Amino acid sequence: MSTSSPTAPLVDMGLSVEKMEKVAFILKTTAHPTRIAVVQLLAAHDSLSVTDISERLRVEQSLLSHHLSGMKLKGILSSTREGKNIYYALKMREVIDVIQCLAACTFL
Amino acid sequence: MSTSSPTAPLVDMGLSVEKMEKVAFILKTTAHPTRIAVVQLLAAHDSLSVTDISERLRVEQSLLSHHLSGMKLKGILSSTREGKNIYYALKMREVIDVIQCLAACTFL
DNA sequence: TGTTCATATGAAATTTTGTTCATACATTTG
DNA sequence: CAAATGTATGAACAAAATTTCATATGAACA
Repeated sequence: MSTSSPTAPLVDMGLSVEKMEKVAFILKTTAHPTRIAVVQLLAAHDSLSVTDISERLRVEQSLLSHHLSGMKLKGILSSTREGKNIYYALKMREVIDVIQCLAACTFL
Repeated sequence: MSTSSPTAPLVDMGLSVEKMEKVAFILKTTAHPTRIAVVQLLAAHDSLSVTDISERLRVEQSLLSHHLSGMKLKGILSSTREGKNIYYALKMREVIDVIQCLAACTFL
């Protein structure tokens, strides 16, 4: 009947609660078609400017910028300025594998 | 949702836009600490009742039920009734790998 | 049948995300 | 310096996703 308890031993599995939160955090940061496309693009290109990405993906500048800075903030991408341009690159390459894992699913 | 654009050649990468949407869909369905914990639990236990999960994870019945039925709806879990209980099991086992991918990251 | 246990469901209240739009900032170039 | 180009930012708004709460449903059992 009682569902909650004040303090508790919690789960015992491989992943700690903290780690699960972090994993969830990364997954959430990736879980969006545009952002997946960005990862795919940067998996193949090493580094691209915002305009490059914007054109290839046909996503409006400002919106893309929001996506990119979010991903950067969360450690998935990195960026460096080069003149007028800012180049983004994949920092956390593990997300490629994550996407590959699922992309390989036959039923998708 | 969706990346607005009238008609367009779009990206050329391995993943089609459609597939990216599906991958995003699964990622979003997984991207939550409680749901990750559920996957972990079911990765180790084959099949558990709602009460089992609820107690181990210390998540309130109704809330958990919402999570579980969502995951079932999206094809990640399956469920079967057995008397009063309903047992959930991991259907799309690929999500285990996805989580493992990230959990392995040292920097997390 | 009436009660209890296990689980689902749905509506409302929140919280979080995603999008748009206007505008600011930095760098190069004339 | 002014104009142009590339990118960021922030506020307002829209659309989801999450949580809570009250209640329903189904199975077992006295």
